[in-house]
Amino acid sequence: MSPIGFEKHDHTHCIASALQVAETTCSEQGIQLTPARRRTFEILLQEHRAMGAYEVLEHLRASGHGSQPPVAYRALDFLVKHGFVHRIERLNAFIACAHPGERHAPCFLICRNCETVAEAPARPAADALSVSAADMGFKVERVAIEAEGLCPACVETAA
Amino acid sequence: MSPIGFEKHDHTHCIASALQVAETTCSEQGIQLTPARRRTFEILLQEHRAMGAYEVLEHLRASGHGSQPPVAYRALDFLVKHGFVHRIERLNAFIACAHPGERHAPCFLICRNCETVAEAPARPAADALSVSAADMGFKVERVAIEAEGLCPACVETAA
DNA sequence: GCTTGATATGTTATGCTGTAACAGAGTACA
DNA sequence: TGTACTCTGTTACAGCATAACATATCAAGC
Repeated sequence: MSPIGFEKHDHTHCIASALQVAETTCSEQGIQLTPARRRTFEILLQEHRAMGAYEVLEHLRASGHGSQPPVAYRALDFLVKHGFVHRIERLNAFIACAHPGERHAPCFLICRNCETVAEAPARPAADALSVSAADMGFKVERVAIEAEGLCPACVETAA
Repeated sequence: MSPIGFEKHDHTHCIASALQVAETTCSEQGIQLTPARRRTFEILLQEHRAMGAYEVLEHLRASGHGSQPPVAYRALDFLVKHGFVHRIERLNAFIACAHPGERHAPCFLICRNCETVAEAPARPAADALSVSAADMGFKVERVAIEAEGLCPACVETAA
């Protein structure tokens, strides 16, 4: 049981399902979900929270993969590039995508107290942004929207 | 002449004006714009671009201030906390606020080619976000919106 | 005056995050 | 068989950030 969004659930199912989607997507697009990349994705799916690259690396090492930073960074870069994993700029960390397969603009809600991260829809916000950017002549390719605050559980504790 | 937004201008005036606003704001709020903090703000205003903490530190050292990282980080933290400077998460860098004194949700347009950073209005996007966050029970305190893409000049060059 | 507390500056030392550059293994294909 | 490409692994290093401690300044209260 780990938090996703801010609700608890058993995510045994979503791990299997996300891996399935990733494999299908990769074979469709002719890209390779190699053992190292797949294992990296599994690690993030199992923990189901934002993890630093070095933390991921420890798990990779324990699984018999390389133990040097580039091993983790390359796998993470691949997963981010293809949308299976998101990078949380605010935390210099990575988290498995909560909506694999769907084309979406992600937005993250980061609790400053417990560091839990939830993924929320950002389509309206991202659209609003693209319009004003276009007015300035800027061509948007990627948008990162990250909100910091208190998650429901921590709001309650604080009160 | 340095780029602000994506247009060139002489910003001698805006340096003086921003410092003025900062001093007024600080004395109104009973907080101290000490020499080190003021100098840090000046450095960012003069360069008028996103700068890393260590780059700022070099300038501070040249001005006779401390030469160790905490000196720069403390001043930058102060300036960020009070809204005179923004932190660009994507670049691990800092930039002087383009609209000092105005209460605003900032949004940054970062050119992936020339690294120029422009500040755009993010009010609509931030508002849209707060609403969907509230639906999930999350209390937003701070929002970072950063778009990566190509600035007008680099779009033209690429074409 | 003198103490106390709050604030700010400076240092040393260290830890976390990320990448450049090179070597080798595996595969696809002409 | 050789060549090109991709992936994995390494060493070495660069860049970003903070903890912990020492010192200085200044205002409030005894």
